Order: sequence, then structure tokens, then C-alpha cells
Amino acid sequence: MPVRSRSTDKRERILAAAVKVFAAKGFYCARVSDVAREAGVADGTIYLYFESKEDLLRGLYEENMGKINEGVREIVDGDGPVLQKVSQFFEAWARFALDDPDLAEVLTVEIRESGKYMNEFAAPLFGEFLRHLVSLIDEGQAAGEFRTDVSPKTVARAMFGAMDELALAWVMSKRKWNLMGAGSEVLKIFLLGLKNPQLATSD
Amino acid sequence: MPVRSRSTDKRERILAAAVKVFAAKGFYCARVSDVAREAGVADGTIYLYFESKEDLLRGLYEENMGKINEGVREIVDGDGPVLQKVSQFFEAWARFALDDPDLAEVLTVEIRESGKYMNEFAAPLFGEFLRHLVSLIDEGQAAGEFRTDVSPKTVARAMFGAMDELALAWVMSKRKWNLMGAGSEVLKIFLLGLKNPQLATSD
Amino acid sequence: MPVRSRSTDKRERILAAAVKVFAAKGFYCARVSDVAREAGVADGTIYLYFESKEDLLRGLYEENMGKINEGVREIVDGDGPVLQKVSQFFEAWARFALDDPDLAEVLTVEIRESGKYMNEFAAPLFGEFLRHLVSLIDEGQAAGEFRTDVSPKTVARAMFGAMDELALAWVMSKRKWNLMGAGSEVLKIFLLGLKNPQLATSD
Amino acid sequence: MPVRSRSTDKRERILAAAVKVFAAKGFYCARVSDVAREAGVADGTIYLYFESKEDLLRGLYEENMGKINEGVREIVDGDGPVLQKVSQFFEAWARFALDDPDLAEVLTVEIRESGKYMNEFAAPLFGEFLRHLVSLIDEGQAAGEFRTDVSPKTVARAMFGAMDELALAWVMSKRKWNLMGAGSEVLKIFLLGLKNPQLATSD
DNA sequence: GATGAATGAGGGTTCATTCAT
DNA sequence: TATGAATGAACCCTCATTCAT
Repeated sequence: MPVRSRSTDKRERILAAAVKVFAAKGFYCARVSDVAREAGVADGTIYLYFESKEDLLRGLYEENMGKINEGVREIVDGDGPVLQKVSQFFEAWARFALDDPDLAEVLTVEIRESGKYMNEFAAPLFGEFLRHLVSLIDEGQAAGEFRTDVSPKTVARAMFGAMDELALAWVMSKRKWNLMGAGSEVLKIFLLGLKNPQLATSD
Repeated sequence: MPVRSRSTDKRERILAAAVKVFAAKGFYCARVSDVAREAGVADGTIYLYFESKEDLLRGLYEENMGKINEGVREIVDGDGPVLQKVSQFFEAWARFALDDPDLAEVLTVEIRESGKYMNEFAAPLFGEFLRHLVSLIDEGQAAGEFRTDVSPKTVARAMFGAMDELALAWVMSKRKWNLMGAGSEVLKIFLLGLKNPQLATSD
Repeated sequence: MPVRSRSTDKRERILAAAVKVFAAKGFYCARVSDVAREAGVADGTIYLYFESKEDLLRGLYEENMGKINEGVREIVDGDGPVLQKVSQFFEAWARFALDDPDLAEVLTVEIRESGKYMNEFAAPLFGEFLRHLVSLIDEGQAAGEFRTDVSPKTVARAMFGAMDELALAWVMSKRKWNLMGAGSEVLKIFLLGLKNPQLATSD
Repeated sequence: MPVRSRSTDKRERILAAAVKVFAAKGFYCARVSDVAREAGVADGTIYLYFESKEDLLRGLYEENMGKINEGVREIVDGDGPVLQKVSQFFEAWARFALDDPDLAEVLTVEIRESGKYMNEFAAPLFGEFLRHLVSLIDEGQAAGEFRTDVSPKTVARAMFGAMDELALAWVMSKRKWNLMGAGSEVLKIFLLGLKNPQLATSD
């Protein structure tokens, strides 16, 4: 039976509260005391676990983007056919958004938060995420499934952008429609659009 | 012939300064006095033209998104074949980013700024932009060019997301690669992926 | 007719208020808003003239210690007999305390404020002050008025300590007794104690 | 034979730690947790022995100033010639500084901390210390050794100020020079300066 | 219209103190 | 007794906004 120390629990509660509050008000409009209240702790307690408000965002980002990266890495490193792995990749992404739309919103929005310090920590993890996707496209080209006259990097970026925008739209629309279905539609477009014309069989 | 009053010029200078400063530091980290210095006016002067810092962002957004919408509307309302119009649509979008990357960054990033009041003004104009794209997809389906088993809204959103992400990546990478070329690649993927399989001729 | 800019006046008012408040509550117990209220300005106004609370203390110190140093330098560089200059030196010091006991208290107390950053700025000016006194002792020895078997540095430091303690006691006692008279007594002790025994005439 | 309880030891350790930390960072800049770490106890433990941070300073002050007062009282109440007792008085003072420079710094600096509550407890003990010195001067005057045209209180204060400043300078200079020697020089100045001119024998 | 000094509310952060274990 | 995680009041400083000139 797992025994989590009190502090670990509290750290998690603070992170969860931060996700909720940042999603609701945005990082800059959110007050640290909002997060504290949401987490049910005193303002000062947050500073026992995080160095600053910004560090709280960083912690939130690294913790969760780390998990996502883990998940997609397993898929990318898996054994099945590449087309199936691409599907799984985006399913995983969609499931993550479905599971915690607030978190999806924060990661999705904050990743844009242009310059300054933010990207100093966001970039590496996002870069890793993208590299996994690039690997898949590479693999697809190597397997003869995808056309080779496109840049995997460009394709990966575009696919991510399309899916991310979908997730954002879904979050903003108060989750009124079927994200997974829309994701499938878009994925199909990409797979068709990338299909190697040399392949004997049409879909 | 239109004669712009001196004050209109100043308004433009302030807006241009705001674009530059917001792109560099982000809306929340930018100070009104930064914008004033960049515009070469006094802090107080900004409040002769805008009600608040937020109103400055609104003005910036409406002015520029308005122009973009005008541009794409002309394309959408134009007479050529739908496939050509789709190409023109994204060319216009890319050209806008190429012409003023700072502006592209601000619009691209701030549009995400989930929360609060922001979207109260961003949504309508962005919605209009999206509707133009949806119209094109609709038109393509009606013309038999595109498959009809996909939701135009979903497709439009995905296409926008892909292109927007490309623009963002390009901006963030300090414009080191060819945005227009990458955009063409991605557009081709979408057009192939959307192509009506009933069409006799393959591309 | 001297025209002081408004800002100069305000800076002076803030400095004067800081002297009063720091004297009354001590630097660390004083709140910036106390100084602001005393000066009749808004909290933020202080930061138009000083970078931080600490900078306010630094400004106060440099401005006033600078003036004191100027005053004693003129005396040290003057032409009269050295014994007379020593008297003038301490008279000047006492007059400064009499003129602005609050200021005397702040300078006297804060100069002790041991380590850290404080002395980074206090040391040079206090060092200058001490050097002026050392010069006088040197001069007295060279002139044959003072014994030469004592270190001018040690003597200067002791004389300063004695006078400073007197000033502090006077300030703390709510100025109930005659500082100038006590100062004369002490000065006489030092002058007798330092007197060159070779001198033919006894006092 | 006195058996110190474990708790008394801990109290002593905390006091010693406080001396060290207060000397290094100053009372206001020192954190209670700094003292706790230095003492090797938990933060909360300090509050088992002291009511507050201020009380810790009070305890430190009373304990040590008490010892000093005891020491000088023995000297003052001793039997030897008054001139010798004066020498012993300041030797004791210097030895105290030499033995524990950190403590000297704290007592020396904090005694100035003008304001508030501080002096409520410092004043009595410092007053006692001064009264011992005043007694000596009185005694010297009564014995015909010192001139009687000076106020013993003033003289005592000045002597203390001179010696204290010397100790402070020595502490601040990282103890680079000979405090005891400098003290002797200064004491000699005072003794010469105070010498009763009626005395047949010159020194 | 234009200025920029002044304002003051607001918020991130610190740290003395408490208390459940 | 001893602990140290938790508390929350306090405070320095920022910066959007105002307004006298």
C-alpha cells in the first residue's frame, strides 16, 4: 500500500489547484492566494514547495508534460505498424485533454506565452514531445507509408498545431462536441495527405 | 484624398509600438510606459487614444484582424476555382506573418489568452476569420472537390491550427527557415487529404 | 533667485521625513509608508526618487554625511592654530547634532549597523570623516603640540567615539542637558591628555 | 556541584548561536531559523526557551551584560588604588571583547538600536555598567587623583564611548590590530587629561 | 492636445510564531 | 521535550491610471 508523505500530497494539491486556477484566470491574472485558497492551504505554504509563482507554473508544466512525454514515448518506441502508432499518439494526446481539460488549457495556452523566461523551461519538454512525433513521421517514411517529399519536422509541427487547435477549440467551447471524433477526422486527412502514392493499395 | 489628422498618426504610432512591445515582452509583462517610450509619446498620451491597456490590445487586435479579415474575405468572395482560393487564402495568411512577424506573434499568442475579457473581443473577429475558411471548405465540398464526410468546421479549425503553429514556430525560430515553402507543403497535405475520391483525375 | 524644481523639493521632503521616521522607529521597524505619510506623498512617489528603502537610507546618509564632511574639511584645511581647529572640529560636530538631533541619531546609530550592504556605502564617507580628524592629530603632532607616542588613528577613533557617545546620550536623554558644555569638558581632557610634555608652558 | 540540566545546555546553545548569527547578519536581518540551524535545534525549540525573537535578544543581552557587570563590579568594589582599578576596568572590558568578538559586536551595536522596546531592557543594565564607571571617577576625584571640575557622568560616558568605538573598529577591521595596546594608549590619554594638577608628582 | 509627476491599490513574498505529532 | 510543516499578517514595490500644468 503506497504511503505518500504529507508533503507530497500537499505538493500535488497545490499543483492541481494551480492548474484549475491558471486555467480559469490565466497565469498573470491568477493570484497566488487564489491558488492557495483553491488548494486549501495558506499562502505561505505554497512557498514551501515552490520558489515563486513562476516556479509553480514551471513545476506544473514539467510534471505534466513529463508524463505526456513518457506516454507518447512508449507509443513511439512500441512495436506495431507505424500507422497504428500515429493513431495511438494522437489518441493519447486527446485522452489527456479529455481527462483534464483544465490542464490541457494551461499547457496549450502557456506554451505560447511568447518569450522571456517561460520558454526556457517549456521549450525542452515541448521539443521532446515534437521529436517523438517527428520520429513517427520519419518511421512512416522509412516504412514506405508516407511520401518522402515532405519535411518530417514541418509535418509534425503542422499535425501538432492542428490537434492542439482542436483541443483548444474544444476546451473553449466548454467541451460541447466530440473531441475524439474530430481528432479522428483530422488524423485521417493527414494520413491520406501523407500517403505514399507508390503504394499499390488505395484506402 | 484622405488626409489623416495628426492625432490619427499618433494613434497609429501607439498601435505600432504596442505591437512591437507586446511581441517582445508579452501583454502582461509589457508596461504601458514601455509602449509610450517606443511610440515616442508620454504615458498619459496613450490614454487620449485608448481607454486602458486592455483597450490598447483590443484596438490592436481589431484593427489588424479587421484588415486580415478584409483580405481573406475578398479572396473567399472571389471568382476563381475553389482550390486556387484556398491556396490564396493561406498565402495571404503567410504573407501577413512575413510582413509583420511581431504582429503575427501578438495575434497568434494573444488569441490563446484564454481567459477573462480578452476573448470577448477576440472571439468575434477570430470567428469571422474562421467562418471565411469554413466557407471555402463548404464551397469545395459543394464543388465536389472535397470529401463530404468531414465537418467543414473541424477541417477549417485544423487547417488554421496547422498554419498558425507553423507561423508561430517560424516566429520563434527567429525566422530562420522558409515559411511560405513549409506552408505549401502543409497545404498540399490538406488538399490531398481532403480530395474527393470520386474525382476521376488524380493529382 | 534660486529656483528649485518641484522634484528637488519633494526629494528633500522625503529625505527629511525619512530622517524623522528612521530616528523614531529605527530603519528596520520603519515602514516605507510611514515615511510617505510623514512626507505627505504617496508610497509610490518615494520610488520616483529612490530605488528602494535601502537606497533611501543610503541617500540620506550620503547627502548629510557629505555635508558634514564638507564642513569639517574646511576646518581642517583652514589656517588657524591646530588646537583651535580641533575645537572647531568638534564644535561643528556638536552643532550638527544640536541642529538636527534626529539626523544625528540616524547617522550615529545606522553607522553601527554592522555588516552586510549597509557599510558598503557608509564606510567610505565615515572613513573620510575619520581621515579629516586623523589629519588634525597628525598636524598637532607635527606642530609639537601633541605627544608623538600615540597613534593618530587610534586617537582620532577614540575622540570620535567619545563625542559620538556623548551625542547619542544627549539624544537619548531627550536633550535634557548641555551637549556643547559636556563636549568642551571632554575635549579639554583629550587636549590635556595629548599635550606634548616637552612644551615649556603648562596650561 | 552544579548539574546543568539538558535544557539549560540547550538554552546556552541557542544563546551562543544567536550571538553568532546576530553578529553576522544583524538582529533584523537574522532569521529565527538561522539561529535554530546554528544551534542545531528545530525552529520551534527556540520558543520553548524564549518568548520571541526579541526575547532572545533580551536574554542574550541580560545574560552577558550581567556577567560583564559582575566582573566590573568586583573591580570597582576592590581594594587597590583607584588608578589601578580604572586600568583593570578597561582591561576587563577589552578582554571581554577579545574573548568573544561576536558578542562584543552584538552588544556594541544593539545597544545603539535606538528605538522602541529595545532600550527598555538594555538601558538598566547599561546604566548599571555606566554607574560602575562613574563610581570609579567619583572615587578618583575623592582620592584627589582626578580634577574635580569635570562631571563624572560626562567623563564616564566619554571613556566608555572611546573604548567602545575602539572595540567596534577592531571588530569591524576583522581584528587585525592590537586592541589591548590601543586601549592602553587611550586610557593613558584620559588619565593624563583627568589628572589633578594639584598633585605634586608628575607622571 | 500633450505631458509626466504623482497616485495608491494590489500582490508576491517573507518569516516570526504556532501546534499537531 | 522536541520537531518542522504550516500559518497568515505584514510590507516592499510595481505600474495602470489620473490630472494639474
